[in-house]
Amino acid sequence: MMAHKEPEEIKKGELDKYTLNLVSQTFKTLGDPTRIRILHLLFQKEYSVNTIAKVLDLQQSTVSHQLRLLKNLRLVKYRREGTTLYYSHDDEHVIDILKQAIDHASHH
Amino acid sequence: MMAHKEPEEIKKGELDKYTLNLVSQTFKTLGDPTRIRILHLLFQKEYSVNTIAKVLDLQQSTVSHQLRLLKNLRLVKYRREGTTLYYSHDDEHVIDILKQAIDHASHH
DNA sequence: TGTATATATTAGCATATGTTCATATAATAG
DNA sequence: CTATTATATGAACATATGCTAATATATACA
Repeated sequence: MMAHKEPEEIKKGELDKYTLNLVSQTFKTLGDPTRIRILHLLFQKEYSVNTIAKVLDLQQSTVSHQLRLLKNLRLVKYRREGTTLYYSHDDEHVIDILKQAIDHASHH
Repeated sequence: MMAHKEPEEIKKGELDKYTLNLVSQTFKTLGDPTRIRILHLLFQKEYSVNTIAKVLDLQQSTVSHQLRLLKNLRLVKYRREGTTLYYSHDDEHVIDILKQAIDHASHH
């Protein structure tokens, strides 16, 4: 339950900094409608940047910016084919958590 | 998987607005270190506002503000005893998701 | 080389967010 | 009532965030 315990200052049962940062950053990244829509689109299969933009009615720049955030957190990866980059999800666990949340929220 | 489908404009497999808002708002709320620390503290049992502030080394005002956010999203509830309010978590599913994320993140 | 297409990047702006300080409210004891 | 304790609230501030417009980069191809 608690790993990476450098002998720093860890209070009774408190989360260590590393875990706290990673968890909050991950949730913060999931806490935006645009990024959720992108990840939701990538549930089934990979999509190019332009296709994502068209399907979700977003600007190419917007999609690119958000994909960079998602890529920094290793939530998506990409594959190149010519000038086209095909993005797909890259963290089964986070995707699973997102699916749970969507499922929970959509049941009213 | 998709409920509350008012016959509005729902594209192929896209999330409806209600679900999208609820999910993103929930994740956004979980995306802050202070709120995670508070919720993590409430994993086991209820705590008063002042106790939370002392244990987590936060100002009373900060804790109160964040608890209000959490309460608005029904993530916590409280019980009054005199002038003291004892807060506890109020959404098993979200707590479970938070636990999963912490567990996943702490395993390095 | 030059052109076309796909994507990335930078800067700017408006809005959102989290904390602090000061103050207000609520409940209890005397 | 007054005083005390616990909590909530409002304003102000600094910082973070997300989008857009413009531009840059990269790959492919003639």
